[in-house]
Amino acid sequence: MRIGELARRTGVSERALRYYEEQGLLRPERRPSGYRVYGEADVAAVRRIRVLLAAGLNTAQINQVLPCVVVDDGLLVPDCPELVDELVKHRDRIGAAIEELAATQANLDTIIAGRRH
DNA sequence: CTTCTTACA
DNA sequence: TGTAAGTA
Repeated sequence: MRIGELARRTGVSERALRYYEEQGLLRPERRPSGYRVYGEADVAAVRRIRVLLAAGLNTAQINQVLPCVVVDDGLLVPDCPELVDELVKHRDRIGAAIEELAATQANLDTIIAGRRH
């Protein structure tokens, strides 16, 4: 199938699909016309990419994770031990970011509480 | 009509 | 990311 059909079937824009390829997430074949040709497997791949993107991973991280993940009953399951390691690190980074934002919010609260009525 | 690349908001 | 432009 060509990019238009993949876009319709996944709900992902053609723009994003080309971007995923640029990031090495997808490797569609090329027809002599230059048109990209995707396989049935790419439909599933795009869905996996979306799930990982929603989990906050960037394309570089997804590149490492994608080959080590499998779909089971619509649930994404880690398949390699080193992957779980990466995910835990990512989770910790998110935790750190949350703490920093909380601190920033506390500072804002202090300023707001001090306003004149 | 569909896709492609490049470039800009 | 969306979109416009000029093609194939």
